[in-house]
Amino acid sequence: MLGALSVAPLTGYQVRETIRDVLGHFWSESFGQIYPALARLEAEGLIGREGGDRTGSSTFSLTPAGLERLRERLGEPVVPQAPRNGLMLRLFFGRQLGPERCRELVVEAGDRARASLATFAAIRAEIAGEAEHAADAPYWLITVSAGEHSAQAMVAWADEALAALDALGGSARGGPRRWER
Amino acid sequence: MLGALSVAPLTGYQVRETIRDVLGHFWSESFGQIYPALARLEAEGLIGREGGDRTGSSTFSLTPAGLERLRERLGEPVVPQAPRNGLMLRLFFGRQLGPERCRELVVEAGDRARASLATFAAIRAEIAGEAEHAADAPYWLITVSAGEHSAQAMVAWADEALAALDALGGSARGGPRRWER
DNA sequence: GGGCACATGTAAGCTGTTACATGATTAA
DNA sequence: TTAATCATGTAACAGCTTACATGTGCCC
Repeated sequence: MLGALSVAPLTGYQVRETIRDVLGHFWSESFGQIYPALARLEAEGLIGREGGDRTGSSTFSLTPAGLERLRERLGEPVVPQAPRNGLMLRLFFGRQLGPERCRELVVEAGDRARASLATFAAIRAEIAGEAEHAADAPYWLITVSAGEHSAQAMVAWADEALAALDALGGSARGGPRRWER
Repeated sequence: MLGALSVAPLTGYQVRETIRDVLGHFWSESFGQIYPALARLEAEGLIGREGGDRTGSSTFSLTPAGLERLRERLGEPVVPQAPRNGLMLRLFFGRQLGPERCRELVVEAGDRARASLATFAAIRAEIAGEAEHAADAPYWLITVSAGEHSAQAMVAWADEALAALDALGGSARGGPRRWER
C-alpha cells in the first residue's frame, strides 16, 4: 500500500483496484484489511488524508515518513512464499487421477499461459506509452519480462508434458494410438 | 498426506520429511498440523495405523476408503494460490529501492535458479533409477520438468534484467561504464 | 427507476505458523 | 555420554478470507 501511494495519491478503493490490476500478476492483498490498514498508517503518520472528512471520499498520499518507511520495508529480506501448486500436486499423483484428467489440466495451464502472454504484451505497450512514469518504467518492465519468461516456460512445459502423457497411452479422445492395430 | 501414503506407508515423521523433500518444490504443509490431521484421517477410516500403540512409532497406510477419498480430492478444481512474490514487489518499486540493491536481488534469484537446476537434474536421475516406482515415474518427471522450465526461465530473465539495470547506470561496482571517459 | 461502479468499513471465523514440550533411539 | 535424529504432540497467536452492512453518484 505504501508502494502504491508512492506512485500517486489514491482513495482506498483505488488502492484496492491498483493492487488487483497493476500488481495482480505477482502480489495480492486481503481487501478486507485495506481500510483498517489505511487507518493504521494514517495514525502512524506514514500517509496523509486529503479531502472528504466523513462526508465523501478521501484521497491518501505518502508523507516523507511514509516514503522512508517504504524504503526500509523494501530493503528487508524477501520472505519466500510457501509453495502451494495444486496443479503440480495433481500431476505428481497423476497415477491416481488418470492420464485423461491430467491431460486436461495441462491443456488448461497452457491456455492460461498463452492468454497471459497476450496480457503482458498489452501491459508492455501501455507502460511504454506513459511518459509521466518514465522513471518507473524500466523497473515495471523488468517485472513484466519476468511474467513473460514464466509464461513462455509454462507453454513449452505444457507441450512437453502433453507429449509425455500421450506416450503413456492416456489420450483416449482423438489422439493417435500408433501401438494399436 | 493421503497422496504421500498412497505411494508407501509412513510414520508421521516420515510424512513430514516426504512432503518437505519430495514435494518441497511445489507444495508445503504446516507440520504443526500433521499429527492432528493423521488422528482425524484415522478417525474417518481413511488411513490405518500399524504397530506401536502408545509405546513407539506407528506406521500409517491408506485404506481403500482413503484411496477413494484421495481420488475425489485430486479431482476437485485447482484453487490457485494468491500470488505473493516479494522479489517482484521490490523490483516494481525499484526506483525507491535503488538500482544497486535491485541488481543484488536479481543476481541472488539467478543463482538460486541455477542451483535448483542442479537439484532437478539429481532428482531426475534418482527417479530414473528407481524401478519400484516405474508406474509413478512419468508423472513425477512431468513435475520435475516444470521445475526445470521455470528455473531456466528465471535464469534467462535474470540475465536480461541485469542488462536492463546496467543500462540504467546502477552498476557502480565492477561493471563496465562505457559512458564515462 | 434500476443497476452498476465507486466508496468505506466491520466482524466472525478459518487456516496456518511458530514455539514449545517431551521422550526414544542411534551414532560418534 | 553426549549430540543428533527420529518421533509425537499441543497451544497461542498471526494473518487472511468471507460475508455482511451501508451509502453515493452516474448512466441508460
